[in-house]
Amino acid sequence: MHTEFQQYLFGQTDLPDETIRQVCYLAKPKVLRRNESILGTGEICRHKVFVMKGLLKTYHTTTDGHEHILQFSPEQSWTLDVESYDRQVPSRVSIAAVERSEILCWRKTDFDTLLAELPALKQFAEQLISRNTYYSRQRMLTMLSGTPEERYEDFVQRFPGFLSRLPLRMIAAYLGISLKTLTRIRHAQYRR
Amino acid sequence: MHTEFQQYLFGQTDLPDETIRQVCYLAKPKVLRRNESILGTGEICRHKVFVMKGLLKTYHTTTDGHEHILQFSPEQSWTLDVESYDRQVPSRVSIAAVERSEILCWRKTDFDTLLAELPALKQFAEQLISRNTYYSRQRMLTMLSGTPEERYEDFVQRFPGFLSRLPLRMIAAYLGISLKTLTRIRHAQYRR
DNA sequence: GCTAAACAAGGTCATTTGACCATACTTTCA
DNA sequence: TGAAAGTATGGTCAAATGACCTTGTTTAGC
Repeated sequence: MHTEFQQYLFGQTDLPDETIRQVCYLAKPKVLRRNESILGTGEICRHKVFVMKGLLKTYHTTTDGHEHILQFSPEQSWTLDVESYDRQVPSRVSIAAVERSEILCWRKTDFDTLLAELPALKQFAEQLISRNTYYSRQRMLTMLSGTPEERYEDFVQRFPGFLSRLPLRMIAAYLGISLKTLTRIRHAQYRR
Repeated sequence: MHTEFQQYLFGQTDLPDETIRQVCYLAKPKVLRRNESILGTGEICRHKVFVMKGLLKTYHTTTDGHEHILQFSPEQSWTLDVESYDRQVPSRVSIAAVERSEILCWRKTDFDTLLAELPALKQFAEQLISRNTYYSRQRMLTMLSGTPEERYEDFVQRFPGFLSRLPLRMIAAYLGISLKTLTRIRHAQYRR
């Protein structure tokens, strides 16, 4: 059961099989339809989520209806709203499936127990946090210094697989540009 | 000695006096002149830094000479290039003093030892990482969804003290807008 | 398989933004 | 104190960008 996750942990950590089974045991699988939400603005993020198949987005919708995307979470990655999860306060972002997805959920209390009991898991979690920090910084730098075209190029290079799975308007919402600007960039590149 | 730092730890953590002294013991104080650098692009970040007095900036300069600021670090805060420090690889950013500053430096090996020996310190460090993550997300969201004026307003509200200590061009470099745009915003607000 | 919704792309136009230049003022430090 | 560097502001202009609308195409889900 949860083969994708077991393989993931096996490949990424040194955890013994027995421990991996222990982690799996507390996970609840769930299937999400396209556009189905797992966390809405104002709700409290009560679960840690691992994506086995599919693609999720973490986003925020402004009062005038514009959507802005903070993160895409493809298969073999984790997602949650950190602030809401850690402090159990209402979330300012939403999380939903971009396409049909299969996920695993852990209740916070359960996962906290696992982290406390399994130093190797804790260490792995810290690694993930670090990587996340590095990428956030890099993305901020790109936002500050790159033109829309450079940001798009960076996105394509960094996430080659996403281009074909995401509607362009979501890529625009991730890059912080309008759909119009994105199509202009693509048109200009096509002509080269 | 290092009174500012002792008071900081005393106020922010439950560490006993003896432990605080232990942490202080390994710190090397340093005075930075205005514009003096403590980390240049390509160098390896070998120290963890606490700012007792003054103000530092973490920034990147693009090939065409534009400066982009990732972070300001005022008194009572920490600074380093995470990626370079953690993995001891060349840094892609620089850190320098905006104004005359007094800092404390710990060698990475020394601080790692402290973290390993003092669970309470480790826990505090994790708290700082969390806060940093929350703010990064928030800032990214503001970058994605806010107009330059909204970003400026947000900055002023969040860091009221910085306005008078920083040249406007650095604020522009932090907000990702040109100095021209920033002065336009301020001019418009002044007329209201 | 069909229908309704979602989507990409193009046109037009007003607005925003940045690049470049000049100027006046302020700060630094020798 | 005085020269030099740094700084804020303004003018002008071209380019980039977004808002709004239309059209043709694709996709999802019954």
